[in-house]
Amino acid sequence: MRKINPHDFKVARRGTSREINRQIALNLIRTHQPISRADLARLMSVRRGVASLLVSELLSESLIFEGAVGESVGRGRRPTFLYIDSRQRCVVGVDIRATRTYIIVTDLMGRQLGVVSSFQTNREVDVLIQELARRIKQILADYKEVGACEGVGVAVPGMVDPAKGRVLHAPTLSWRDVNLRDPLAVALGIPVQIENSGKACALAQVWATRSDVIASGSSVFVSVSDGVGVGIVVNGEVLRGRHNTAGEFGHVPLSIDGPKCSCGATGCWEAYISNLATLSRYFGRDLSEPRPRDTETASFSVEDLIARARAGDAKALAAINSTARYLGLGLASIINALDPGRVYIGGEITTAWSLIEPIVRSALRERTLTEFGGATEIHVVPAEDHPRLRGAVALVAAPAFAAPMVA
Amino acid sequence: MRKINPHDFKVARRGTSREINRQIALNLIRTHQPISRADLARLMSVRRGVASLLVSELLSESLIFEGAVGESVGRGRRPTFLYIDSRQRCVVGVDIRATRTYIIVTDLMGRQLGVVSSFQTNREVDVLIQELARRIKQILADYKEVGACEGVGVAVPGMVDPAKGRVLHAPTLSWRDVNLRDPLAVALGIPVQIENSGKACALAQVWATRSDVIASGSSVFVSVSDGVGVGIVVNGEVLRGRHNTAGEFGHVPLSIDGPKCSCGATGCWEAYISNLATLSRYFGRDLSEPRPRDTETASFSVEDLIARARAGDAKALAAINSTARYLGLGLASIINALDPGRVYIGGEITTAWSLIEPIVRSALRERTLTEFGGATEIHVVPAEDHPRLRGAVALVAAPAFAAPMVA
DNA sequence: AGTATATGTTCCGCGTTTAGACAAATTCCG
DNA sequence: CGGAATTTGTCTAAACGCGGAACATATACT
Repeated sequence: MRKINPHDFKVARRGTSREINRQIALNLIRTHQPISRADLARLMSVRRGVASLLVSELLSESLIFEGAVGESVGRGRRPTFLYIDSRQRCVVGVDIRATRTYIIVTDLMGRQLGVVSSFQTNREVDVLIQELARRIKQILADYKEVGACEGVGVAVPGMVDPAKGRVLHAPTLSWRDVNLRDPLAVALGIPVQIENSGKACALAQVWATRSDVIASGSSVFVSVSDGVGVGIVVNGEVLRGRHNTAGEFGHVPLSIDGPKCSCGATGCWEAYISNLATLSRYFGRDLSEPRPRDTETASFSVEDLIARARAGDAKALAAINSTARYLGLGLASIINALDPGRVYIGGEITTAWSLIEPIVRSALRERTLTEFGGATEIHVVPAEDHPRLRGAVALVAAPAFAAPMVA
Repeated sequence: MRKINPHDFKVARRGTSREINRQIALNLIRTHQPISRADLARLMSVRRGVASLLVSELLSESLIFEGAVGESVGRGRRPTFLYIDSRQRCVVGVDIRATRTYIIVTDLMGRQLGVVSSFQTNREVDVLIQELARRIKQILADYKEVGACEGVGVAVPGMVDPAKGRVLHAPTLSWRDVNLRDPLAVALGIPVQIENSGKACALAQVWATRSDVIASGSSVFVSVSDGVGVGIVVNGEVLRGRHNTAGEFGHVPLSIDGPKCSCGATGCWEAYISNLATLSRYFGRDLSEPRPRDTETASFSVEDLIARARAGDAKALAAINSTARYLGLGLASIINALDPGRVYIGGEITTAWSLIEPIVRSALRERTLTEFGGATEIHVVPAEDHPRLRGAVALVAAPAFAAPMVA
């Protein structure tokens, strides 16, 4: 039961029905391709005539194309299959992280073209923008066969105002109120969209075409790395919040008297489960203190820690198990607060999922209010899926498929 | 940017535009009444002809009625004013709480008719249903002038499945998987809707016609009494969650090593700020322990504590200030997690708002991630507004005004 | 070759918005 | 007092899009 906002509504015009059905048709082609006009009509419960008209409109806009006629199952005329038209178009996704920046090229369906490339992140914004522009141009020139680039999506680890194209605050990059979108768009001559990386990850799951991704209700994406990013999806839409900061479950406390967090508060979930927290636990000291780290700790990653744990290092295993327990306790907060249909987890720690899952589960059950909550589906998203990059791509590729604003 | 769910969408039919515009018109009449057809057309940016047709449909359904012609401002024909038709119809709202149960009668706009009555809650479900039915019948018979009752809405302090009409778990009433709706509907011969009381409070704010209620973005209602109930509103819709348990911020921890909570876990927000927690702090012992309380503590309420604090009792003030601080720390979690446009707070503790606001604010700022977050609007909803009862009423009165499901 | 069946197109009916004309009602002003 | 200006509300025709059915096309089975 949704209330119509009496100060911001959209009246249905003469073309509104068409607009709605057009988008539905486009989405069904996206998720069911290859598909015939007749099947589309059946899926939509409309007459073939209506489906045909919608299809011809989409064809004339080059959003879809007619492929070869398919094999008929029984007797009767063979169907002509329809596909999303991703020929000669591509999208670039960029993931800016504290240490390295990654670039991917995909088609409009989000299918990867070529390889993921990366380079060291320069924290000087202007320098980074120029280097990004140079590399993206280079990639597009090298792979001419991928066609024209429709746009560039950028995931940023920090607070972002996508409407204004500004990074409001990115602690790990020491950026504050930086216009990232417009200079990059000017340098490239291509439209650019930016978004917070936690929300981008959530976006990637929403818009994924894989069948194992839930399509209804709410879901949550938890990304554990240097920090903890959370993206919340409600009714097929990423929750943005009044100031674009919704989803900061990383700074909801486990214990307000707990360890110091980079945000200035104490006992945040992030201070228990971030990679730095896990490593600190292993080395038995507070690595968040701003002092020169010795070479061992500086180059030692969570993946290394997990390798040691798998090799039998009891101290490493203890550190990881501790993180697992806190991970579960924090997930319980999310589940109690939002009761999502599913939780996705990404980040380096998930490479140890087979080791830690029982501990995460039991910690989760310890604090969830109901049995249902404790049994909430948890899906691990491996790093190879590049959720941040795919989310960045969705920033550009998804709007064409979005539901029209109505009522 | 909302994704269309390819497994559960609604195609636009021939009458869909009309349905949308009809609901918009109805809502505008609700919020702007008295209003003329011409003004309605202007608000909707449609021709007067369309507005007239929509109005005549609403008139024929008796959802609105034509009042007296209004005074014309300048020259020209005088407008005929339109009103929501709430003549000879009423709605009953019921608020079941651990100790007492309250009943209100309102019109379709949620305007109170008569007085709020109450009686002691009998935890035996069958007995309570019979007594409720008897009292509601009595009230409707006594106030014949209020007209026919369109339905009964019930707010329950616990986990509710509104679709099935069942109370899944209500700890304070010791109910588990109880069918509350159907027996009450049968006993009354009137449709009944039930809902969790935290969500009902949120519903009351969404559907309030008062102009100071925000209509866009998300908001959160926090109700502090025996327990802590939270209702989350996103895009004009109450967040329900996969198992109808979304909004349990009361069981998100402040400190996992904190005091024992009634839910079985430790350190929940509720264990710090519920009325029982505040009183326990004052009396210096754990009142949650299931032992016979002495007469003083049994009859002593948070209101009494606030009275003592205002009278200069330093211990009482300290207890309240402590609760205020924890209230602010917990609100920070909600704001970090959801970044709502506004937070509403209800419950007995709010009668001391003038005392505690600075403390709540500073605790809030202490843990919010951004300045914006720390400055989030907080609105106190006084007990006289009966948010739970008004939410219960909205369960019945609001569906007629809800946005149609589209796309 | 004829029949059955499925796909895709075309045409008309009907509901809804869009645009504009018109009557009714009321005030302003000479 | 009467006409002009203005506003409200209704009505009609046109444009647009869904709903339904007929029709042409294409294929397999008998």
